[in-house]
Amino acid sequence: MSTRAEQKLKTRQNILNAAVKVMNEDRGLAALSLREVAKEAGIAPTSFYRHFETLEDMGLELVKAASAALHQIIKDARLTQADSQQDMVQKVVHVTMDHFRENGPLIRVLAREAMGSSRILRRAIKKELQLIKNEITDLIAYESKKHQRNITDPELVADAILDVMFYTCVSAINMPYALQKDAERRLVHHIRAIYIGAETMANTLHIERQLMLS
Amino acid sequence: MSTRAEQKLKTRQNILNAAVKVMNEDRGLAALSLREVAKEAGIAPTSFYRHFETLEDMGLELVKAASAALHQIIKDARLTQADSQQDMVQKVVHVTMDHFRENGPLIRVLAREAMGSSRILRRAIKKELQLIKNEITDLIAYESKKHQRNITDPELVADAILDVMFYTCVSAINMPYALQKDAERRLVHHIRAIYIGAETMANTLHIERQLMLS
DNA sequence: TAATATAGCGCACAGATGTTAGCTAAAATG
DNA sequence: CATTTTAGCTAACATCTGTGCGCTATATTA
Repeated sequence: MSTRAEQKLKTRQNILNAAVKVMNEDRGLAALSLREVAKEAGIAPTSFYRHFETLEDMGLELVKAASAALHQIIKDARLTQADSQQDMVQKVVHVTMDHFRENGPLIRVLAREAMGSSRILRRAIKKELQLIKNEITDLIAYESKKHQRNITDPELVADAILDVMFYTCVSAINMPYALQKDAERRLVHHIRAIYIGAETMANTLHIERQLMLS
Repeated sequence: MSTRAEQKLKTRQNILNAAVKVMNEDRGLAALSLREVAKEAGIAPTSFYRHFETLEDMGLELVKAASAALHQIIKDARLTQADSQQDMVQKVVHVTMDHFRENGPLIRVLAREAMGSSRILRRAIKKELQLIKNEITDLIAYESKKHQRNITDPELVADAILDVMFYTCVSAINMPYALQKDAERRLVHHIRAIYIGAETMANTLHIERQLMLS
């Protein structure tokens, strides 16, 4: 029974939680103080080094955690089904915003550091978001085939949707409830526009090709 | 002849330039040191106070400058005309990315601080972007009327376009040229999708209304 | 020309920061 | 049970931070 490793994991998690907490009180990773994180985590400043080599190192761990949360969202989105009340887009958006609210602090860190100070972190985040994009691409391709809709370039659609969902949701989690609902409504509209636009473009292209052949 | 006021304005500008320079070497405003800015501007640390009360105060000035750059972009977009080589969207996107490249450092600061540490700055930036959005809304309404296209809700379209242009351009200005061109291509596609999507939705709604009335 | 205002400077202080070195209790290991 | 490993601590350092105080040169003003 490794009481020791257990405890180590626990304080490690304490450090990560502390960092997220402090960073959500208006700080980027670069403006973070090792001492403050340590204090918040309830350990001595020097003990931090028993777990991470540097703050940036710890930041990478946070990115990993946030990324896991995003992957979970997609997992849930896959299970989503349209019903009589709401169509697919509405439901997926709703599910997503719920997740964002739930993991708000963590994802906010991701969003902040995506344009933040550390080149290494930016790279890491970009890489993670690329993975997410691939998953969304698959999802869109699968769904559009399933419903026999014509999306010629699901990757472009996925790209657009990821961008817009990510930034809208991140900025929405600071808002009061009413404004959040409004953001959600606009987000649904936006995504639908992307979707329909891509489809219409695909069809137009299709018709153009037919005309050229005839 | 106010040699004095002139000089003051000059060092003030030096400070702002210094701040932008330092911030583009991987720092948020919060991670900025007054002393370093002063050194970069070529003045003593304490002289900073002759121009700004605090770093945040200076940040607000930077936001103002960046905002002016954005307004200039829209002014140029208004003058843009489609030609035989490129359609309107392509040209506007191109013009915009040029501007972003030109004012890259300044706009990057805006983008970073939009999710940055200072609540006051975030507010200010949000407000400026709102003004930009209004201008885009007008532009779209005007253009769609001029070309007799059917956009029921230009504000929603403007909203979507601003978001996607802003974040795409900001992330693009770090990229090598080839990738920038790719980003530009995707951006054009994305905006076109939004546009066509909104139009298609408007027409569908129109048809639905007609059906309901008949 | 005499008086005033001010942009700039150096000095100094108190506090915060990252990091090293060395100690200790207690868990893990043999 | 004896030994080793290690997560945690305190003390201490050199460095950097914002900022207050008082001086000076010089442009402006009366």
